[in-house]
Amino acid sequence: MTSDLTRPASLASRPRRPPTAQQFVLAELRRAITTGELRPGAPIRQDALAERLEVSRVPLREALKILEGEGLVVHEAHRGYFVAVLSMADLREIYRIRELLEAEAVRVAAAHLTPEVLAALEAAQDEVERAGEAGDVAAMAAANRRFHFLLFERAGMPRLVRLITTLWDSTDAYRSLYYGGTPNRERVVHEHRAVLAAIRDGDADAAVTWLDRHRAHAVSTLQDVLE
Amino acid sequence: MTSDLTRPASLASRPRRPPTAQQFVLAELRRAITTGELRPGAPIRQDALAERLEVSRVPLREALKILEGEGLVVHEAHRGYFVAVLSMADLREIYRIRELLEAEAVRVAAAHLTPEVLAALEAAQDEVERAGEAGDVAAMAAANRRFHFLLFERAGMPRLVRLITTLWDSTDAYRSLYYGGTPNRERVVHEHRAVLAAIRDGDADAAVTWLDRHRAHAVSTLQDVLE
DNA sequence: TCGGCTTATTTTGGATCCAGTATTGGATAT
DNA sequence: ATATCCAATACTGGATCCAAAATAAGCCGA
Repeated sequence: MTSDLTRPASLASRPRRPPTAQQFVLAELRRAITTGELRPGAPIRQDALAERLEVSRVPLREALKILEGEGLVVHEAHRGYFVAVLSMADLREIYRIRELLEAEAVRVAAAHLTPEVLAALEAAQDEVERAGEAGDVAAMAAANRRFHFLLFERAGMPRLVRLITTLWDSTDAYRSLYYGGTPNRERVVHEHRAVLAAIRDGDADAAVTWLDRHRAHAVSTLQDVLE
Repeated sequence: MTSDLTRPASLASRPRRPPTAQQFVLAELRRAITTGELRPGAPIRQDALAERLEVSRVPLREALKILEGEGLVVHEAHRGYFVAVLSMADLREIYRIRELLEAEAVRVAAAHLTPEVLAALEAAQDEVERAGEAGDVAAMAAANRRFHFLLFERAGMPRLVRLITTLWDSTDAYRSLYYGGTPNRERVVHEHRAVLAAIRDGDADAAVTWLDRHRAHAVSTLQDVLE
């Protein structure tokens, strides 16, 4: 290898503009949908969006196809794309599938656990708690995600992690409702600590049970909010 | 509505040309990949393929994005699409995820079973056996798929079924290796009968156990063939 | 005033065209 | 002969342009 002297030194300092327009659009759209900036059911006007993002409709449409595969948007021929709307039955199904897949991920991960990962998990949990106390909902959600996926990724099953990621994304717009109330935030902290303790003890079953409870609370809160 | 007199009468007789080019391309590509006509690892030259299918590259690229989401093809920026190559570890992971998801589907489906569905299952099984005896591998694979999905779909969990479908598709190119040998074909028939009997008895656990065994045999055969 | 039909507008789906990147083949130097 | 650099080529990613479908607006008649 002749090294990268030919490349501009400024490259490293560039603020991570993705190499293709469609990746940029994809990230932007995903953010807008999971944060609720684009509301469930809202039609997606390609022309307007493409203009706003300063790209043509081609990369936009390819990004939308990816999101359709992930269930974040739905498509009707000759009518266009819409942000996906989830019924309570849909949410329940998604959480049930998560239950199945995450149990596997955690069991496998627990078998390969190293002290470093445990430390990382504890650090993530600290962040969750700090953000919770500060009342920063967005930061708390982000730290929460890091906590769970640190664990999932230890399973060494990339497809499994991808499926779980997709399921999380597809309900993100709804989950933000959950983190609103303070009692729920406290419960999250408590449940995370229980999961962490179980993992530390090498008790995968207990960890799975706590995660199931964690999810069940989220579902029942969503039910209350949506009905 | 004033009826469709404006439309050509020949439409009904046309052999199901999908309403959009991209759906047509999608179906065609999926077929080519799952049958092994496009071999794992093969690069997908957009220009050539688009010309052969008599469409432009735009709908082709959108179809490829869908297939990428399903794991049938992989994409590298500025290098293009390639038919996905699965290692033994990949296959094992896919079959493990199938185990988790299909167990759920079968358990839920078993709870809602009706005599009509049972009859349909038996009919599908008859087809499997007939095709098996005739040595028609393609017909047997198709009937096999009908058999399993008749069951899965009874669960009334559309997302779950979609995930399972994707997982089946992603290994179809490899599975055809499995159906090659006669002893395997006989084993498939035997295992299906056991599943059917368990379902008939309302014994979901037994059905799940037999399906797991069914899959495990497929995996070990694949391992033998691939190594 | 209201319902149904026709026409205009909007919006998507698809085709063509252009620009930028990776690959390939060849020429040169060691 | 082999490795390296450079130019030509092939192919992808993206932009613009056109066609077809759906929606909205206007018109006519009852």
